[in-house]
Amino acid sequence: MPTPSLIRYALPDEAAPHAHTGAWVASVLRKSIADGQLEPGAKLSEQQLAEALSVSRNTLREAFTVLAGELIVTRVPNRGVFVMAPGAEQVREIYRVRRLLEPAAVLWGTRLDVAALEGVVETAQRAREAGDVAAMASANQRFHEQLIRATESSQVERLMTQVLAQMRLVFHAMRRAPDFHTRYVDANIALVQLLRQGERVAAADELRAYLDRAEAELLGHLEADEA
Amino acid sequence: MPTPSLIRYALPDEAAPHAHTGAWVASVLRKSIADGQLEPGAKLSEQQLAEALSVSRNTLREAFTVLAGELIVTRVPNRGVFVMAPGAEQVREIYRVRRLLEPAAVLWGTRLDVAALEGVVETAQRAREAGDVAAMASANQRFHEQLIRATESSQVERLMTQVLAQMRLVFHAMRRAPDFHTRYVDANIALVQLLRQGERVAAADELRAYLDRAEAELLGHLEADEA
DNA sequence: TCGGCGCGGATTGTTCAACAATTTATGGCG
DNA sequence: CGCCATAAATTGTTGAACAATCCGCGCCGA
Repeated sequence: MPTPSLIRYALPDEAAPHAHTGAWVASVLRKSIADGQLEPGAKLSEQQLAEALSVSRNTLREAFTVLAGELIVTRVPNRGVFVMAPGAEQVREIYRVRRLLEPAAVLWGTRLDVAALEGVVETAQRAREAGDVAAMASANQRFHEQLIRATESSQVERLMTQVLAQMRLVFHAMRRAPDFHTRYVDANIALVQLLRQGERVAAADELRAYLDRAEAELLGHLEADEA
Repeated sequence: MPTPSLIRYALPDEAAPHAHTGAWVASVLRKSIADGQLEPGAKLSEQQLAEALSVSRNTLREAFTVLAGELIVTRVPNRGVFVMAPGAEQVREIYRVRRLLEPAAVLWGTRLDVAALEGVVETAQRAREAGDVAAMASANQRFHEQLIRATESSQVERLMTQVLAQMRLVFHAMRRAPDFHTRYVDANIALVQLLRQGERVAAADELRAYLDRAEAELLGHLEADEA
């Protein structure tokens, strides 16, 4: 029988038995989805995946439960689990979360690391000069993660991580994805500028406007894409 | 063999087979923990619980995975799962989340339902007059849930629900729990007053101060309790 | 008496195989 | 060409089995 193709990851050769293989499977799937190897809407067959990953169906199901909790995957009763295919409504939901969390972190964060933000922004600038879109996307994500880190709350960080994973799905779902990241490098620079001066209120307001623009632009392209 | 005692819930008599029993088990455990029938630190034995709930160990494990994701339960590898026993650090974590989410909802919430808040506050007042502490605790929780509802974000609401569940664990963990809720009724009334006047900034500031006080008080009692 | 030491029982982690319930595909029939 | 019944495939759940790990308990030596 031919290999189920989709995933050809390192099998648990020297895998520690009797350690959380469920979590391991979840992380493998998470990465496969983030990298776009599993497209939005794709069905995750229990038999195929269990065989491809060399785990039992039961263990695979445990991983599914985790990913469903992160909204990376959708569970349809008696039909199976599918990679989340975000629509306009989910984009709005994502930005509702971001518009709440990020400005709040900027306003009230107790450990706002401006130096780290500057480092990320510089990386993004170099990536833009080199024309490396993937690196810019990555830097942009790290930028917003860094903002949230100011809250020092693991639960808030976890939510933000999940939301950013959903964002990646949105990008993957767009057929002909234009380059969103290029034009947001300058916005991030402006934000860092304000934060360096301690202008938290202005930074929070700017960030909210920034997120509004990004949402509108994304929604525009998404609706044009669906038609 | 005698019933494993701890839980004597409605067994799935007419339970719909082939529907999410894992989720059902999770909800039963969630309620048992919230009601205090399962004390913080208690061990959840797989055999006992599986038998008590008439589900297989595999299904029970799925429920455990869900509850662990909600931080209601702690999983210790090869040792079992235990009802979360919150310490001082977790209390601080809870308030880091609340101090971020709630003021942000007040400041930027798009559907702030002042009328609903007034209703909740009135219920709390009547409960206070009647000396019904449980009703006051419940009303207080509904008050803060209602605040978060202004965000219109299901993911933010879910996080807040989880954090409030953790709060209940904190109360259960305190041996001789003094009545925290009584003195916060007036604070909620003051908040509603501000919100009715549209004073969002003042309300957010007041709310942050309120949460700081509550955290400090809780931490004080917790540390006195541990000694 | 007391502090390791090791052994056996209990519990968790994981797999396998089976069956019920449900969805999906198939194919014929009007 | 559409529609319904039947078969095949897939999911939901269970029970049992086995490996790995932890826990308690008695033994031994100092």
